[in-house]
Amino acid sequence: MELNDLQAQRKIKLDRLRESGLNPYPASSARTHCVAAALEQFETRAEAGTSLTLAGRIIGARRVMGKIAFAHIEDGSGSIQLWISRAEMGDVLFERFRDDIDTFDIIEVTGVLRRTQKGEPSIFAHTISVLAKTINPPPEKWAGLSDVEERHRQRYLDLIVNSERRAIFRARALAVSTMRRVLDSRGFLEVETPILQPIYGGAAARPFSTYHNQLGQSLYLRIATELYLKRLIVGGFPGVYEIGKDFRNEGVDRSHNPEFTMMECYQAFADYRDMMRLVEDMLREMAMAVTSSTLVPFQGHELDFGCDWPRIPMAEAISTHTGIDIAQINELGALQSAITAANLKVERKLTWAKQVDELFSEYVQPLLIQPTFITDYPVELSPLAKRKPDQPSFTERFEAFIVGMEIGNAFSELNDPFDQAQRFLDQLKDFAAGDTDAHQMDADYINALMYGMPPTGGLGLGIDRIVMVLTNQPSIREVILFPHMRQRED
RNA sequence: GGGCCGGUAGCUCAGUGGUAGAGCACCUGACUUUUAAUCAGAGGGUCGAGGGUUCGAUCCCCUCCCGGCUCACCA
Repeated sequence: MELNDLQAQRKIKLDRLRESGLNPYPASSARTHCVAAALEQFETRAEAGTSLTLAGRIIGARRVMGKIAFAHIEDGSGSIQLWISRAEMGDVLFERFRDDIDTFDIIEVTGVLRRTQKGEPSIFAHTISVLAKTINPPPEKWAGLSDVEERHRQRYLDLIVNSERRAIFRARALAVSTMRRVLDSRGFLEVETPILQPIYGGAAARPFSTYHNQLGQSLYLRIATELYLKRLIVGGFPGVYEIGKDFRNEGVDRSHNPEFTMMECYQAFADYRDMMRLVEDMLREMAMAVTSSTLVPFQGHELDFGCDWPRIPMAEAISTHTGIDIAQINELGALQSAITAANLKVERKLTWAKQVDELFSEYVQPLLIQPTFITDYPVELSPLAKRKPDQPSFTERFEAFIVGMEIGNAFSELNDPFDQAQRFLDQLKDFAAGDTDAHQMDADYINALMYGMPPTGGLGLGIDRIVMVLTNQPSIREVILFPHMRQRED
């Protein structure tokens, strides 16, 4: 292990501690209180003068004078000033603090609570010991660690130094627990389904591949939980959900990480309208839990989760923003002519449905700032959704958008096994034609549908993106503890 | 993948075709109420990597690596 100068300095101190017969990494701590508890009980304990033991990391500067010294320690619950006097501690302990204990070391302090002359609540120590000697030095005192790459690669350091970062991940946990509470209270059963799957499905995406050595079998990391969860609805559970990672072998950017956290839930005897109400209720509760308000600031916008979300059929949204009525123009050539006639600049696609989607992505989606449902997607784009009874080329489906990001996708689940089989066959044709995101045939899923699945509403929500919105973070990497980073050569 | 921007001390950043700079941190010394402690002094560099041009490259050119923004892709 090669050490730089600053690390070597600290190693010398570590060796000195050992030479004094001390263990710089003892097995346990004799802490009696967390800092928050000590501060809560400060006045009564200070008056009584009873001793207590606190432990934590030294943060900020140590202020060491000839016979007195100050520092702050932090333990995850709060921070408190440490106050040391040579007269009180004796030369040995005082000089150990001065010479062998550094900022960022994790230490244990026994003493009494007392205010300084300036009035700051402090622990006036009579003994001090090291719980964990640190080798790496802290970043700059004021600018801290700001390099984005280093913050993500060394998240542990980011969390130590930038306390607001810890608040974001607490908010994330709160958002997820709120989601879980809403689902549990409505009778959904939390389940776990395979991440390693012989056939991937449930979304349009490219998978990661892996291999099981003993079975000699190719496996995929799941891109969605959908098809397994619906098998459980067939199996008789009235409602199920799963919160877990999905994996998609696609580009990485501000709103995409190769692995991301998805919540999917399915409710028997419900449909996509029920799912819309569920989304509205869930996001309202999550916003309240995280921000204590239904009005959430995001990058200069104020998002309103307090009211029902607009429900706009996709055809209407496209018509409004481009003047093109896809309900009337239902053939690729005519659609592309209309696009040209309207002087719209979109990439040409190979099918009518994909051209519609392109038009939507380009001219509608970026405008969907406030929470909005876009409904009734073309059946070709929705191989797992039930057709609209009055409009069979469109489906009972919606996607949920906030600040131009898709945060959710839901539909009335297709339960006609013959229609489903035909949709899979159509997807296979797309795949053969070069659509790398097309679905695979899942014969076992068809077999499950042939045992009968009740009318079912299904929903998927992208948790990372929702957390971005609720915590006002512009990049998905800021809400993922360890976002994917390209490997460094070093 | 394309375009733009960046990578210099542990951290945050300046900088120049001619011996590499600052602040903080660290080290030594002084200091009995600090909280950006103060004062005095010292040390610390593969200037992302490789190649080229040049008498001489951290600087100019080329290639590559890593990141940020953006476009494309990913409905």
